[in-house]
Parts: sequence; structure tokens; C-alpha cells
Amino acid sequence: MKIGELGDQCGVTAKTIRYYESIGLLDEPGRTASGYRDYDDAAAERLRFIRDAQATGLTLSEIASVLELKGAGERSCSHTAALLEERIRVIDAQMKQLESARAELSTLANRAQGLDPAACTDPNRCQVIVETLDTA
Amino acid sequence: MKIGELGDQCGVTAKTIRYYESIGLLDEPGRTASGYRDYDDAAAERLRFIRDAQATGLTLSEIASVLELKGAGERSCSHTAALLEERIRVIDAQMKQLESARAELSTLANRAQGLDPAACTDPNRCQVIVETLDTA
DNA sequence: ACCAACCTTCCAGTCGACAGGAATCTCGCA
DNA sequence: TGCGAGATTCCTGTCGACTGGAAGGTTGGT
Repeated sequence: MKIGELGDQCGVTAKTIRYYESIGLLDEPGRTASGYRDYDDAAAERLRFIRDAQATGLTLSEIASVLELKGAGERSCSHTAALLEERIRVIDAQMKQLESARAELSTLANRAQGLDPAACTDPNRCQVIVETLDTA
Repeated sequence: MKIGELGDQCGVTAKTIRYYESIGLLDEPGRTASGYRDYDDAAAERLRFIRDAQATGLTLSEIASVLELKGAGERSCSHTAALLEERIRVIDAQMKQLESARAELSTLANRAQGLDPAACTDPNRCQVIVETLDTA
């Protein structure tokens, strides 16, 4: 299977596949007589796995570490489980941040409605933002 | 006031201040006889505003646009209000994404507990991730 | 006189995940 | 035989917000 075909099958571009190879995430495939990359079904499976794992929010280097352990014959699920739990922790932290940012922003947006634009004279700040933060 | 002093006052590094100047976010300050940047209180106020605005999630270029309009004598709060509302929309979208990612991850993590590590043989994938996605 | 701590400019690098493009080959088809 | 699609390598650029470092000038204190 040639690179474009593999890409179509897995929903990625040929560029992306070459990039994955360049960072060691995909093995170098065999080549045809004319030098084209020639993939087998295992490569497609691996690539599909990469995309699935990426969809869960794992980074490419985390995915590489999972695949590396698998390749080394590691049988435990604990590494993957640890990565997933770490991701959950990160997500929880992000959600907290977003919640507080959202709350602050809606205070600001509401405040913007009630402000007198004529009072908006300082060229170095904006009362919508400054005054609310001062009173927060 | 010299650059380091300004930085200490506002909680940023001298590097950052020079960077802000380089992208046009801070005006070029006056210079001492020996060529050192020399800041006044207005610069400190502006820098503090930048950090406040940044804390609300606005990007530096959005902050620049607010300050630019202020500088041009724009009296309306509508530009700022529009930016804030856009930020809220982005945050809502991010939170939705995070929620669904979190839900998926905790399914995966739970699943990982119950799996038989001995079944983990395929070097190209990890049953923790693959099997759950297949059944999702 | 000397040293450390500051300041200056300028250039490069970081992180993550690719995308763009040039120059050149190769394949399949009419 | 010619064309266009798709393949190759190699290098650069993108986004955002900085950070690091080299090579030098300045300031303040002992």
C-alpha cells in the first residue's frame, strides 16, 4: 500500500505520515523498486491506533511511549492507565481554570453593559477590565 | 525607572518587556544618557493592565487592539465587550470538549482495571485504548 | 581599580503537530 | 508519447509568548 492510500484509509495526509516516521512514531516501511514507501496492514493498524489515542488527548510522545513498551513486550496495562489518569488530572485542572476564567469574563461582560462610555478616557487601560478586577 | 525595576513592579522579566515593545504592545520609552530604557508610571500602569487583561484570557494581539482603540480616542466599550463575549464562547466550546474527553478517559481508565494483561500482545496497539473505542 | 549586577542589541531556539513548496521521479492511462 | 496525479527529499514557515545566550557597555559599592 502506498503512502497516499494509507493516508486515505486512516484519515491523515501523506505529509503527516512522513512526519510520524521522522519522529520515530512509525517505523520505516519497506520500499518498492522505485523507492516508494510500501505499507502493510500492520502499519495501518498502528496508524489508526495513533489517531485513536490522539483523540483521547494523549500527545504523540506519550503515544510513542505506550507503543514502545508494547513493542518491548511489556504486558502490563499500568503504564497506559497511569497516562490516562494523568490526563484526567490535567483535564480537571484545565476545567477549573476555564470555569473561573468564564466566571470572571461574564462579570466583565455584564459590567460592560452598565458602564458610561464617556468615562473611558485613559489611553492605557479600559475600565471594563480594570475596574472589575480592582473590585474582584 | 529602569527596565528591571519596572519588571519587578509588574511581575514580568525585562526580556518580556522588550518583547512587548518589539511587537508594538508597549511604546518605546525614553532613554537615559547611557541608553538605558527609562519608564514612567504610565508605562507601569499600561503594563499592569496588559497582565490583567492577559489573565482574563485575551491574547496579546487582542489586548493590543483594545489599547489601540483607547489610544485612538475610542470611547465605546463595545469592542472590549465583543472580545470578552467571543472569549466566553471559545471557553464554552473548550469546556464541552474537555468534558467529553474526560468522560471517555474515565471509561478507559476503568476498563484498564478489569483487563487481563496477558491478552496484551499486539505490539501495534493497546487493548485499553482500542477495545474501548471500538465499543464506544 | 575592580567586581557583580545591571543594561544594551541581535540572533536563535523552544513547544507541538504539522503544512507549504521546490525540484525531481514514477506510474497508469489514452 | 505525453499528461496529470502522486511519489520522493529537503528546507522553511506557522502559531503564541516568550526564553537563552553571546558580546559588549554602565553603574554602584568596597
